[in-house]
Amino acid sequence: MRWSRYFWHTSKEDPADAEAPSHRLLLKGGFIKQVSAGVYELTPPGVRVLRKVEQVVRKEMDRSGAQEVLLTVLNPGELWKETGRWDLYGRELFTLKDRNGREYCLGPTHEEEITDLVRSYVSSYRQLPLLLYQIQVKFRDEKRPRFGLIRGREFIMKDAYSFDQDELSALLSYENMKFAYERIFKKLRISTLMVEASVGAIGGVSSHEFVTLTPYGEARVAHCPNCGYAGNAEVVKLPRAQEREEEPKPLTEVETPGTDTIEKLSSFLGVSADRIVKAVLYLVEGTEPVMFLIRGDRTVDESKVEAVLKTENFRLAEDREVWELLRTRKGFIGPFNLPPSVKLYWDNSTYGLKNVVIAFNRPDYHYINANPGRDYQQERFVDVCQVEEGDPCPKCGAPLKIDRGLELGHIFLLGTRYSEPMKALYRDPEGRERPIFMGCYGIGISRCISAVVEQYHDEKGIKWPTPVAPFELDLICVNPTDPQQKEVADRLYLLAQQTGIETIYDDRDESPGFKFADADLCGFPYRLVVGKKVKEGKVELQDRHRGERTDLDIDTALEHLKTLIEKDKS
RNA sequence: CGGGGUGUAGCUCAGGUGGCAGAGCGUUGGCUUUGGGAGCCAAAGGUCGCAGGUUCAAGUCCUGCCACCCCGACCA
Repeated sequence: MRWSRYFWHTSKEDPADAEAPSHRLLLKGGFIKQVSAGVYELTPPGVRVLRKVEQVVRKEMDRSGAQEVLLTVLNPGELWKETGRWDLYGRELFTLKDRNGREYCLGPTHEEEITDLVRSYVSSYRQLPLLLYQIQVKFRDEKRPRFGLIRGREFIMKDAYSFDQDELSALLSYENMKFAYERIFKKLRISTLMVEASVGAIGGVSSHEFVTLTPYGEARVAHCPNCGYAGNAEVVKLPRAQEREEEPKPLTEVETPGTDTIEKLSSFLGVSADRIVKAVLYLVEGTEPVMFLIRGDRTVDESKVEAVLKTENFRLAEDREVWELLRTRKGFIGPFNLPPSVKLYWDNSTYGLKNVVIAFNRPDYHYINANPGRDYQQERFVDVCQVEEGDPCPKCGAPLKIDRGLELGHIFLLGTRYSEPMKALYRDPEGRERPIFMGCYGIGISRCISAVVEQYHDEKGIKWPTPVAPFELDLICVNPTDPQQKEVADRLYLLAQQTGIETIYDDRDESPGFKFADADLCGFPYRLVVGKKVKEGKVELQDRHRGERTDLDIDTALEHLKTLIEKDKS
């Protein structure tokens, strides 16, 4: 490709609206162009990268026995009503009507459609197992799109679905996908962690996320440097604390005016936060009050609350509701003299505490030296505590590390969540009708492009790994008005194409510095500079990853380069 | 959905107290230059986010709306 004729436009200025390195560099490097919030166009070089990522994924999916389909973007509303998700999915669903008033949505994921497809052809155990996938654009009306391709409202995803007779067989499909995913991320050169993930309200059997560690991720990932365990922070179990050895002191009421936060209370009384018991009041379905007691230095993880309450329909009580229910204010809520309607849960962190500070629903007062058994009864211990750095690993007990992670892949054993309501049934060998056991497996393709850039860049630009680079080689002619340089560069360009090296030939009438800067920004793994040294029969090879420059003989340069590229791709 | 910020040339931005719409980069034409985003000369390029209001006069002040970015909440 001759750059002078190629639709590729980089920018000298940093884009104003981009924070994350991947967002900034993809915009500046002219790979993507924003259309609206979370909606991006890909330019020709952007598409080249996308296709390469897709090809890696496609190859590994095919290898693991999956068959490619192409489902539709436009999904009829009826299918979504069959599973109840038309309403459950909420405002994240882009919906529209056709001229006759029929309802559709733009597919945010395709369980309904794939289940509909499979149920119309599969009716016997002889047709199972089955593994189908597609690479398709998805639409989600995200509350907050951000960081370029990292979280878009329109994005490309690979989604696969497995169909099995029973859970055991489905587990094999699941393991098969797990291995495929490990191969895929290895080939994309993205380092990922496989973490245990939430099975969510649907009640799946097993779920894992493949995350890459970056500050621009949305997930908190807990991982153990000692044993290698990794989990999404919201699923990492925290056990009960050690019982403290202390003599109980007499219970005392103390006036604590205006101490409506743990910090204020802690400094007012001169008591550390881990000796305070904090009460948090939630309303389930907007009406049922539920109180969680947790140690003062910890915070409630609402994903864990969701798991305890088995619903996502809950929220913190408002000031007015706290007053109406308990005749107190926030900061002075406690587990004493509660109306019978209030359900009480104790977080594991409150186990074994002695001589604690705790509120008793009287504004501006706290108890000090309260003790379990004597002053309050603890029943119903649960784990709703947000995991923090240093908490014990659930596998080996060593201190955990916490980092932010970007979810690139998610594999999920669904069970019969879709097959049952949608009547995707098959007959087993005994002739009984049974629901198909399903799994689903996603990879955010667009997001992977960002993840690669996050992992491979410097202050000058992107450093594409060869397997996903838009071009493997950037051929630069320093001075095209020098006939000898031009002749050598033209010849090398033709030869590179014959050798099967994906080459962009920077034949633009620009200054050398301009071309070098673009080369750094656009991130080609290799650059061949045709300049002054042609007089000595040499061209210069520059390696973007290692930063090395080597002079090569004109005649053997491409052979040498071909070897390097093949090595990178293997 | 709550909080904060921004909106002026293709891009990055400047335009106290209201008074002729600006710069750098990019673009076009010309000359020079050729190993790290070149130099000189000339030119084109604007619904100052949109609508309304105050005023002799609004990019600037007021009201409403919209878009985009960031933080939080949310997140198969």
